[in-house]
Amino acid sequence: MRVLVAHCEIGYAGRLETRLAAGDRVVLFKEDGSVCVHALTGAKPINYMAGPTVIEETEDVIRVRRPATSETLTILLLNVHADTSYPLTDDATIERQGRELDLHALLVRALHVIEDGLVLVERERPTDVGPVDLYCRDASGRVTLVEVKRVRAVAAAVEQVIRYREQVDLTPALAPARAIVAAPDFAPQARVLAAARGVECVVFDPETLRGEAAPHLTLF
Amino acid sequence: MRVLVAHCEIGYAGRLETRLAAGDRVVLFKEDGSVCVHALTGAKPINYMAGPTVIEETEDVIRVRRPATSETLTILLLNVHADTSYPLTDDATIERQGRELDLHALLVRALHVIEDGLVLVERERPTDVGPVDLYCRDASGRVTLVEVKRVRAVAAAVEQVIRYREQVDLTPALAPARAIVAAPDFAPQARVLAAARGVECVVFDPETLRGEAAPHLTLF
DNA sequence: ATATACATGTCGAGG
DNA sequence: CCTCGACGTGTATAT
Repeated sequence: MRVLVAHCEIGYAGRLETRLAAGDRVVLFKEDGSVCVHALTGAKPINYMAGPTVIEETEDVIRVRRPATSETLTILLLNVHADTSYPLTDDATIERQGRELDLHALLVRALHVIEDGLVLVERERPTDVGPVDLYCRDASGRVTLVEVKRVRAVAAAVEQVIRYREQVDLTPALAPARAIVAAPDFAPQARVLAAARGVECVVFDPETLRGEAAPHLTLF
Repeated sequence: MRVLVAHCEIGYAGRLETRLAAGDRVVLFKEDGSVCVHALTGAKPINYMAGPTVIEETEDVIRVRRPATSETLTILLLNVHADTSYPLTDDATIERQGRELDLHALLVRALHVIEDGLVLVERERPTDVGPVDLYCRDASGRVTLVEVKRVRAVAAAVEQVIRYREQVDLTPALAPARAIVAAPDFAPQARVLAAARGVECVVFDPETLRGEAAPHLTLF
C-alpha cells in the first residue's frame, strides 16, 4: 500500500470524463492495482479506479490504465508532501448483519405485525416482472402480496408491488389480489400513490419487530 | 487530514452492523468530520462515516459518532504503523462530462435519432411527480414525453415515464400523451413492461450520437 | 428540511 | 455469464 499526499491535478477518462484542477489530495495505490483519490471532504473517493491496472510513472505524472475497460486516470504532480509505501497484511473479511433478507426472516416470524390471520405461502416468489417478497393469503384466503422495505418506502416501491399484483391478477383464479407495502416509514407521494391504486401501507418498527420475532429472547 | 496506518479491528453500528477482525488498514480522518477505512484491496472504503462526527480517542480506541443518525464506528488499535496529520488546502471542484444531462444536450441536437419530426418543447419540464427529461411534440402535434437513460434502462425507468404520462394525461387538452424511453440498451423486464403499458423503447448509440449532434466536427 | 433522481454507482444472488 | 434488485447506498438539485 502506497500513500501519496500531494498537490496535484487529476484527470479521468472512461465511462465519463472528469477533470479536477490543482489542489491537495491523498492518493492510495493498493497491491491489487486499485487506486483511489481522496479530496479533503466527503466519505467517498473523488476519483478511483478498480484493479487490475498498469501504472506508468515519471517525475511529475502518474498515469493509471485499466486495460479491461480502456479507462485512464492521470495524476499531474505539482508538489509531493509525502509518499510512503507500507508492507501491510490483512486476512480478515467483513461481517454484516441486519440486511433486508434478515428483515424478511423476522417479518415471516411475526406476520401478525402486518395483519392478523396472514399466512405465508412463499418468500421471494418469482413472477414475470420480478420476485414478490412475501406471497401470502389473508384470513379470508385472498392472495396478498407484501413488498418489504428496510428503509422509507418511496413511490417506486408502491409501483413495484402494483406490477406484481397486475401479474397475479392475470390468473383469474387468484384475482383480485391484495397488495401491501410494509416499511418503517413512507414518503408522502408513496402514500398518495398507494391510496390511488388501492395498495395498503403498513408501518412497522424494526426494533419492535426484533422483539416480536424472538419473544423468548426478551423475557430475561 | 489525518492519515492513520494501523493494525486494528473495526466495528460499525448504525443502519446495520459490521465487524472486521484484526488486520492492517489505512484510515483517513478529514476536516469535515468524515472518516473512511481502506482495506488492502478494493477501490472503495470498506467502512466509512459521513461528517459531521464527534471523535473520542484513547490510547488504543478511536470511537467516531455521528449524532445525526446515532451511528458509531469503533477502531480498536493494536499496532500503529504511522499516524500523520497534514495541513492541506483544495479549492477545486470536479468537472464531469458525459452525465445524463450532457446526453440530453446531445439528443436535443439530434432528435431525429429518436424519431423524425419530433420537436422539443422543454427540457427537464417539471411535473408534480418529477421532471420530464424531454417534453416534445411529435410530427402530428401530440405531446411526447421522452425519458433518457445513459446506461441500460430497467423497469423503473419505464415506470418513471408512465408516471409522467399519467400526470400529463390529467390535462384533457394534452391527452393522450405518448411516452418514450431512450437508452443504449434495455433490460428484458423493461421491454415487457413498456410493451404492456404502451411505452415505446428507442435504442441509440451514444458514440453515433456524438457524431450526429456535431456533424461538422467529423468532416475533417 | 424534504423529496426526487443520478451514479464511473458497486455488490451479490440466482438462473 | 447475464439479469436483477439491494445498498450503511452517496450526492446533487429543486421545492
